[in-house]
Amino acid sequence: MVQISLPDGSVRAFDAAPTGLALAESIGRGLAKAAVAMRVDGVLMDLTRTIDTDATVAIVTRDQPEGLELLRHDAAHALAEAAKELYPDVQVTIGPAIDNGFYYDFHRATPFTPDDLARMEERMREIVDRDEPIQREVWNRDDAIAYFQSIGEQYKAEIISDLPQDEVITLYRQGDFIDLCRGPHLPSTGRLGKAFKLMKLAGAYWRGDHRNAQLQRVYGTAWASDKDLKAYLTQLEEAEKRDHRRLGREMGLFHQQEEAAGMVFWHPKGWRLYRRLEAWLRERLERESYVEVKTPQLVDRKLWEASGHWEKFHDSMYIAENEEGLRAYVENPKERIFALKPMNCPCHVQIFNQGLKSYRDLPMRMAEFGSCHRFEPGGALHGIMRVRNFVQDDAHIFCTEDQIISESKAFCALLLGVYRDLGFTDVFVKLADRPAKRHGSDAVWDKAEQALAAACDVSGLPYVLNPGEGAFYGPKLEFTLRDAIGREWQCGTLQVDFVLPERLGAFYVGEDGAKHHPVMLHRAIFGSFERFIGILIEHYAGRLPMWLAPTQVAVATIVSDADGYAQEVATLLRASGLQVELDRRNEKINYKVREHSLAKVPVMLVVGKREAEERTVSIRRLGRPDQETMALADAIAALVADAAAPDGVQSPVAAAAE
RNA sequence: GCCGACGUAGCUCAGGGGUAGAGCAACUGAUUCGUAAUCAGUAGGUCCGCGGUUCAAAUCCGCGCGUCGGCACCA
Repeated sequence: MVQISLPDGSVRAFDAAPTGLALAESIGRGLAKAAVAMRVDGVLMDLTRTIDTDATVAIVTRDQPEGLELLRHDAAHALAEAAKELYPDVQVTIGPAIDNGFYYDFHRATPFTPDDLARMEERMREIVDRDEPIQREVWNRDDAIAYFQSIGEQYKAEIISDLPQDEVITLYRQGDFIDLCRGPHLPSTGRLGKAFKLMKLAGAYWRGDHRNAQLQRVYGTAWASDKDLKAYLTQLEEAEKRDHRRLGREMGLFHQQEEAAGMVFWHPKGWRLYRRLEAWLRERLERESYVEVKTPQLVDRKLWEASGHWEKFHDSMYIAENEEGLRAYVENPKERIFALKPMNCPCHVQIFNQGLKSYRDLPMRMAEFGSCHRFEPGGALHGIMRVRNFVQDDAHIFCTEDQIISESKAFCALLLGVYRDLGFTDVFVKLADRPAKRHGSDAVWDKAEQALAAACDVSGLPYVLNPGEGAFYGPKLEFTLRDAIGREWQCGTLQVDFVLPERLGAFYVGEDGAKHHPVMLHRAIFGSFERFIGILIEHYAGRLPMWLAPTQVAVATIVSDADGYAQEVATLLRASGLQVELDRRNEKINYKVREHSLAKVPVMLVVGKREAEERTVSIRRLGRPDQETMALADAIAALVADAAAPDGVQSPVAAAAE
């Protein structure tokens, strides 16, 4: 007799140990149909296994998150089976479930083509129709290795060899295909359903290491139902519509071209957006007692050697000299050569080092909107998000060890306020702590890590540990925000640095009259302006908040009789500080409304004969079908108020009140 | 950097060894119209670059550059 407790608290008794399938059947047909696996006393298992002892069991269904994950994993297996059937020369490697789907990495001498993708997907559907039972088998380790070697599956044999000695080796068999897998799996391939689609081909390195063989990765998406699949594909189309490269062109913000790969040509409208954002952030920094500096683009290699960057990154640094100097450098690499700065910190230390600093000067918060060049590998470039020339909203806080906590707290507050004002409220943090190879004593690391953790706590920021991922010079916080369609972007950073000040000879005179090295906090909120603006564009799908919109108001006439008045309206708006486009073209109002809507102009003022006579305007806001007619003076006042940048002033006051 | 795909008018794309195509945009003209496309006409090209095959190359082949999707990288 086996007693099984269910999640609703009820208990069912069975004479003989039932399988998960039988249990599900006994509860209900609908549940049995949707079942993909079960949890027995918390352990995920195949439905085909029997429940031998009294236990608490929950049936996992295909629409639950973990059920969906299993489904995707099964889709990967079906893909592998299809690939093996169609192309006997492939070797299978790994095929996990991922967000929205799955992939499988294959080894094969000849590359797959898009046609192969279609064939494999077709074969997967046949495998589902065959409804092959999926059977779990426990194998002896050496037998398993020998077996996979015998069928030419070297990668599988290697995976098993590397599994811990005490690991139970399970293989899953479906049709003629047998694969190493931890499981669990569906009872049969028919349960997978057909809500999947193979999406793309890509290269991927074996075990993620570029020194290893390159495999062919096939990506697919898989869902519990056709409806979900369709919704996902629609969502992809929507994401494509907010692609910053597309919107950048459509809205006339910037362009990029071959002659300056990885760099940005900002057009007037894009540059206006950039400048507004910069000016706004600058004001925020000044309020927090940052001082702004500007440092050289070209700096002698000596400085980069001293900072340690040359040794580690000289491959991706641009060097510069005149022709004669370059020739001399090529002949003798010891010749003097300049490099375009890949970052600002060494230069900031140079400024700090001018004149004697006292502990009374600390903390010193030195900011720079520093233009940096890095020779990023060609395959890494991506619109304006990953470029070779970018501007960091960089700052370095020179402080004492005792000031790390308060400075970190203040920075978190500043960062959160900036994000919030830009429409990002969903922020989380990773705390990357000490790596194996590091500088500085454990006591100092303790202090720094604690300071960063404390800063998160006080700021109400949840953080997850990113163990061992800190820089060799200190721990760091990595700030990640979630955009309107749920994508995550790591933007901000706060890094504690015990090393650079020492390497570059920075010191201050302490209360004790002795010289001490300051701690440097490297911090950024946007990370890079280029990338952050890309994120903003995609977050808002181009419909930027009014204060950032490159064109804030379009004044459009209905008839040419209103031209004079429209001109006057535009002039008054401009005098009030708004960015205005005047559209007096001989076009129908429908046409103009459509055009300015597509251009994502937040406000349209439509003026016809009536408005001109009454000195009013008809206001139409982007994305809304209705209009409102208002006296001109009232409208201007309202629009000016709408266009005000968030000033964040209320936040410290509110914080003080709390 | 690696794997794969792609590069034709301002944009989106068709064509695939023998005279370069469409829609939208642009320009010209007509139309003066009330909130997401008025009509007609005109003009527009180093088919990414270089080399090769061929009587003939946008088309086939090679190399390069760039873009896209991944992978690796990201101080």
